[in-house]
Amino acid sequence: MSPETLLIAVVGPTASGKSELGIKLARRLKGEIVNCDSMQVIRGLSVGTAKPSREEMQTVPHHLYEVCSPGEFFSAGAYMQAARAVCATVAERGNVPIVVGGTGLYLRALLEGLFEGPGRDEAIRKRLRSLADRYGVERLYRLARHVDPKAAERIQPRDQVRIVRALEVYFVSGRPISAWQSQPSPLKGFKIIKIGLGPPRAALYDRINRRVEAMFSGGLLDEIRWLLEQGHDPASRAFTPLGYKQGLAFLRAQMSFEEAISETQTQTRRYARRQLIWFRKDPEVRWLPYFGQDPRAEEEALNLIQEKVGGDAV
RNA sequence: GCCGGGGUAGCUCAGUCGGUAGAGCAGUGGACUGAAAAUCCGCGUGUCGGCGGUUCGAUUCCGCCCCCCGGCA
Repeated sequence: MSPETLLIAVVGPTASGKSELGIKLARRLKGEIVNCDSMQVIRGLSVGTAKPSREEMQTVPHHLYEVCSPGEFFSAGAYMQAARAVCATVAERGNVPIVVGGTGLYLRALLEGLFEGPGRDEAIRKRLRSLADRYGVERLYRLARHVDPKAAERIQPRDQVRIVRALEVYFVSGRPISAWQSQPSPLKGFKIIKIGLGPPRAALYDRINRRVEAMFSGGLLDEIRWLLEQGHDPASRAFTPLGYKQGLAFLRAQMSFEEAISETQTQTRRYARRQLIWFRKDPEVRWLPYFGQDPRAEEEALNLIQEKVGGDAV
């Protein structure tokens, strides 16, 4: 492979048309799509996670969709490994990896790397969780503050996810998480361009609302029934993507169809907002104020790419 | 038409024994290093339905009017 292969990342909030733009770019640039969405990695959950359709996946190669089963734990670390491997093989083929997805942490893990400390440890998490259940999150936070005051300072006292992680690192490695952090290993060998899709907020929300409705009448409920048949617990990770819990509540007559839809719409809008907040902070993202379906998105993205590579690749 | 109940933040409502008002939701800003579609934190001025009256002062009391929801016709 050439010293610096191009790598394109298409980011943005949910429903902004990242997948569509990714495919268009892939066709123009001999690209292959690399998923960067923490929910689209899950096998069988397609409607509810807005996975690209089978037809779309056939037009250009798609990687890292359907790689873990519902209920199984995936992680930023697992993603980093898998995605780096895929990007390398795509580049070896002489093609351009086009990383598409809205999971900011995964993109960071892929491009910037994670600190080299220990990964997830189920046994320790289980113990920490039971501690939290018995004595409350506050108790865990006090423990974290005791073993690692520096890290605790940057964690909200009720933020159980981060408290558990900090304690996990400490108990597994014997070193506080604050001693590990800021030692990432960035991805090397790629010339990276990040393209962000940022259509007007009102239009985006409108589209989210319509997409959720379409999911509820377009197969989401079947996927939920399938999950139940497979024996997945409603409290498990399989029901994490937005809409699955709400759809289940409807199937169990705990919520009306309209309520289930409107709650999912609300949650999805908030999710989109959080994604925007995350990506906005990244100064490398070049923003386009369109949906990915808009022809101008493709056109201007190609311009940005050309600018980046110096005009010889497009 | 009559009798009740109600009109206060985008929505649902609380409240002010007269000193221009506050919750939840929505929205919005932010944090984020192996759960990330997760998890957590911050942000509340609006002719208090309209017009008059009483009062130093009215969203609050009084009168009239308008609108909504029940019930009776």
